[in-house]
Amino acid sequence: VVDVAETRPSPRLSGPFRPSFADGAAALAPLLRRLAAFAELTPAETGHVQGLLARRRRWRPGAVLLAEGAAGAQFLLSGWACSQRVLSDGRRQIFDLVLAGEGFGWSPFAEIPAQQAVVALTSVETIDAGPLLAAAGEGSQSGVWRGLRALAGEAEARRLDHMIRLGRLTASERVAHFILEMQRRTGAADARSFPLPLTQETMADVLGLSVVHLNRVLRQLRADRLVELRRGMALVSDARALAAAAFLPAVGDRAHAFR
Amino acid sequence: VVDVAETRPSPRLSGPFRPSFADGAAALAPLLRRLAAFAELTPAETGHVQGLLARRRRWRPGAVLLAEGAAGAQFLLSGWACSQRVLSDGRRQIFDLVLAGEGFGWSPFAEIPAQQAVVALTSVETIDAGPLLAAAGEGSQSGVWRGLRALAGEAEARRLDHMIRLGRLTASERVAHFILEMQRRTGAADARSFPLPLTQETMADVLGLSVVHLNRVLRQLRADRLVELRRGMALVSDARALAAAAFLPAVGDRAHAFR
DNA sequence: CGGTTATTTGAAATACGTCAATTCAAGTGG
DNA sequence: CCACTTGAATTGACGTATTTCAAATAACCG
Repeated sequence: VVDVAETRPSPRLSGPFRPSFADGAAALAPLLRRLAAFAELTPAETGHVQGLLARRRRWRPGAVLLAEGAAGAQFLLSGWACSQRVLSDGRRQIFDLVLAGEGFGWSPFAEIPAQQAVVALTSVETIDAGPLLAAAGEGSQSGVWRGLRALAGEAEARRLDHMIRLGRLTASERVAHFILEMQRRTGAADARSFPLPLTQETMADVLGLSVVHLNRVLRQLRADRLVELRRGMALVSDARALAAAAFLPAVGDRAHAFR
Repeated sequence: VVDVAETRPSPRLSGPFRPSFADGAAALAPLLRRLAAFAELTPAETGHVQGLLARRRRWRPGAVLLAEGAAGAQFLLSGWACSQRVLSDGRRQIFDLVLAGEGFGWSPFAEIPAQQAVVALTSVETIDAGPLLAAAGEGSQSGVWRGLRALAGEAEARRLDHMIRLGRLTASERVAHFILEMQRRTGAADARSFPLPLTQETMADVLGLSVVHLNRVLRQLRADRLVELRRGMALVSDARALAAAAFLPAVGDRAHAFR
């Protein structure tokens, strides 16, 4: 398998999104923020993370950060990536997106490497997470470990939502639901606009739709003044209506759960 | 929320499947087999598992074994269950099936309880896995722990397959793919027939299809002499053709993964 | 500016869902 | 053993959501 990342011209990604490639410690900010969201990190732990900077790598859009079946824990310092699988006839399903500060290639179940490739959607920077995991592995109550488990738990929860979307939501519900999920994930829960540097083809492969149909759904949402995607940014005009369109209220354990 | 399990008449499940409610140690056989598949268990560990028998419970079809958002690790000793979520308008998506010997309500990410309910599809027996997890928790290299991690890893892999099915496979591909997965899981990889005590409504909710359409797909598969579902049993007539219909060859990391 | 990749639109085909009824299989109580 | 009941499976007719194919336009890049 040839690494297309190095030879291909970088796909155009509409919008103002340009990874900043911040220098030094600043590049770690997203990662540290996420790790510390669940448990305070000790100075020693923070130091450990900073030690990873030596292993920083840059990749162009389309680069395969992790081949399917391969192991190798990494963190995404900047940019956007996705985990996916491609069928032999070209159909592609994207399982999840990877945002700056999140990890991949790591699973609490080391026994079985995940059958999913991780691919860069924009220019990205990664660092090897191996040393950190090794160091944190001893005390499984360490702050780093708790942060990682929490991140993995969030990913797990997202996967369930994703299955609902793919299996039981209509196209427009899927789109609305996905945009709201991205709004939350980018930390723009209250902002009217946030970065979403994905091509429609990528979004279609997330949502299990054809590009053409996705485009029509987006047009409709725009016409209804719910949300607008332009040049890599999402503009949420009517968050309440968008949530309604997403059929958000997933109700648990109802009495007629089984019938 | 009322526990419908105790009041409802048990739904009829076509087919010869009747959980046997084996007595004593025999009931643990499926569980022990799965745990030991990845790492030999010490006599002490086996003893621990046998100690769980005291906490055995029986449930009728439809019983909610685990409410959405609740925690509480359990093993399924016999019968079939599923993890699912139900939307407020009644749409249901089944995330995974739970077979005898498998666990649920447990996750390596204790931080976040999974937003999925677990519901009995047949009469089932469960045992509380809490004591075992507590005991095994100390040495994370213990055989029990490795077995559990492997089971969780398998579930993880199934979820990815499931997302592919829901997002990118056609209805008949989904059905064929699902039946083959069940053939493997029931340990009947080579057998022409194996138990599959699911109503078409359940299967439809697994595969994200309507019951009516699922029924038509099954008719077609039967007409093509690929597979037949009758009275809770699946009869695979042509495994090779069925695999072809399932579009099984999921190819990893292809060069055009991104374009 | 030319070349390339994304987005957008239209028209036609198809896959899938809904509604409504019928048949079938398996208890259950007399 | 037999109506009777109930849930599941099956079928037909029809509507709609979504895909496919093909082409045009628009955005971006060097």
